[in-house]
Amino acid sequence: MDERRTLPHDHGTEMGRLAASLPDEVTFLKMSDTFQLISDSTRLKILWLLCHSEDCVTNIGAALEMSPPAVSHHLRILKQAGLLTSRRQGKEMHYTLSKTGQAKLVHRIIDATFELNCTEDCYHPIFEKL
Amino acid sequence: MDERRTLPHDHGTEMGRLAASLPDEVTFLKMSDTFQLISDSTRLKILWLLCHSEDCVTNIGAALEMSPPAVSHHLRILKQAGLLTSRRQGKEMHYTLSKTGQAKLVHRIIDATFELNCTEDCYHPIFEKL
DNA sequence: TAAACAATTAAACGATTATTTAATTATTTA
DNA sequence: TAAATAATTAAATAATCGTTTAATTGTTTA
Repeated sequence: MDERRTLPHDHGTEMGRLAASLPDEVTFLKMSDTFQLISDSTRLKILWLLCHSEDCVTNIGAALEMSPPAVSHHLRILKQAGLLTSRRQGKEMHYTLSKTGQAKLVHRIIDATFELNCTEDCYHPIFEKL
Repeated sequence: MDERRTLPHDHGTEMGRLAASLPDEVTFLKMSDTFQLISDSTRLKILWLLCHSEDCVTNIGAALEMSPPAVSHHLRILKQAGLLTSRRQGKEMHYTLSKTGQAKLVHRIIDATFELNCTEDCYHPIFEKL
């Protein structure tokens, strides 16, 4: 049996075949949720820092010139998503990147994205590095 | 002269050096804006389809079981961002992926992300493919 | 135990966003 | 030219989101 649902128009494209083999809803939601985590510039900065270091909320806030509640808010989002882990060190809470596959994916994307400093046309050279 | 601004706490991490070499605001905004485009599951589906085909709004809507205005809304966002191009074909408007570096970056990320069907642990194998 | 420091939580606010319904514009064809 | 098809736009709604201020919790130290 042919899974293909015929589309309203036939333009001789691959669209019909593609539509029939579209990944399921849950997969798209998982992936878009992951991308949503790095769609905020503050979170991207936090991840850029924590991909290569571990530190406390105060230092992260100082590095980004942001208030403790604002930093804490994003750390919470990233931790709840499984991208960060935290450990208490005295009065401080130290955060760093998780070691999960999802975290590694994000790490890799960030590394590839920022390897060049993205001044002029910030996208093409980045793409080459991916 | 040392660009490093001393952080409130010293935990012997790389954080101080990282903070001093943080890419500028505009770079982070450009990149987070790009990720924002693929942070919505509907747009991710549209891009998944248009990375490998070109077709009209009606067919895209049929493939995703979405209303024409909803599809049009997202096509407009993606086109305005430079990720899609369109050409009129009679009554229809055909969309496909742009050939810019930014579009290629997104294409590459999507390809790498969806190469495996992401059932069990959908992240690790994807990462390997990047 | 009291004070100081670190971090989180709660409430409030403004801003953005995705979808729906209805109306409108553009193009083709009968 | 009138009707039909395709796509966009507009207005409205509901939902989400990021930041701020203020209050609270947790930990250490004087």
